Amino acid sequence: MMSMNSKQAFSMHPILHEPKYTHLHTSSEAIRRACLQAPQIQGNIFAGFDETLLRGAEALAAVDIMAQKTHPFKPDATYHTMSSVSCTPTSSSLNLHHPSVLTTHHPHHHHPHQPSQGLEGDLLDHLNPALSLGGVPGPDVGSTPSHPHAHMSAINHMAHHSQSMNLTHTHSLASHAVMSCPETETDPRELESFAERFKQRRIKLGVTQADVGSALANLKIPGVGCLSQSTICRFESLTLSHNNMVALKPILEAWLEEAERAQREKMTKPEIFTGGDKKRKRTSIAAPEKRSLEAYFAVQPRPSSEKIAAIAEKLDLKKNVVRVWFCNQRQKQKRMKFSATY
DNA sequence: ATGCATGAGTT
DNA sequence: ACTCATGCATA
Repeated sequence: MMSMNSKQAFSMHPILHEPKYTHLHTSSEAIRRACLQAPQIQGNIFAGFDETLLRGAEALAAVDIMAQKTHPFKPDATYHTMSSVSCTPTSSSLNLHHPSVLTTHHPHHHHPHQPSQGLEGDLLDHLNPALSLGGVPGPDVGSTPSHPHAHMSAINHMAHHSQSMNLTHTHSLASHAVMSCPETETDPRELESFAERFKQRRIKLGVTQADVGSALANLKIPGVGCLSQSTICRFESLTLSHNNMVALKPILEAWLEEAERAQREKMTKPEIFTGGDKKRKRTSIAAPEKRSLEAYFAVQPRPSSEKIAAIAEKLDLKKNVVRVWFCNQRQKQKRMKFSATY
């Protein structure tokens, strides 16, 4: 009995069936993306200095090891609440932070572009910020058994209604700008407070993140199946993309209300009360290699296939591992927890 | 809680 | 070959 419950992988979105939400996600994100995808010119120049760069980055990465002794941190952790930077569509934004998790770091954003200029000279400037991303492990919260879930990938792809404005094009927002969509549902502050309330109420119900995830299937919301503990956790800690948060909120909200309703029912009638393959191996990139990767990333977040191959060879990692690492790294930058999006 | 991975949908 | 939403495995 391995697959008791097959996954129905419908890829339709219950909430909204927007054929596509092109690439106008969050305005600022679009910008960042634009910056990242920047000119290919760099690629060429870059190619010329390949050796130099790789060495430089590695050397710097090495240097960083020493620097690290001064202030230890995990290379990867969450970027904490920072932000509250520039503009929000309607108003300025403020950020709360989670008292429970993570330590406070400063908001240093790394800006991924312009790698090609004064290579060796500027290298340090780029590397430092990137390498100082840090975080703190967290205590162990999770618990409870695991259930057999299947994965269904669907639910969202929605959120065509992000704030549709641009940081750079601030002029146009003067008059209209907002219009339709329930902006309250996409307001980062609203999302943040909801996430916090959600967690508290969930705990009050005595339910774990994993429980919530699997319970979602019982909601019978068309197209919505269960979610993993990971996803619930990320929702609560805001480590999902803005769009993802927006898509999940109504679902979790629905679950919450249902769960609380069910509990109230129990209280009123206490009588009913009585009662309730093959493993994937996770490759682990060693610290030194990771430092090098971070150094490379600081210089060029989107290395070409060739570059990736070169890096992979130097670090003695599989090319695919390196490629995925870069993808994940980019994705992290975009998560909510405010990589300057708000 | 988070690192590395997969898969669908895009570009 | 990339982005995004998610998940398994694990620290």
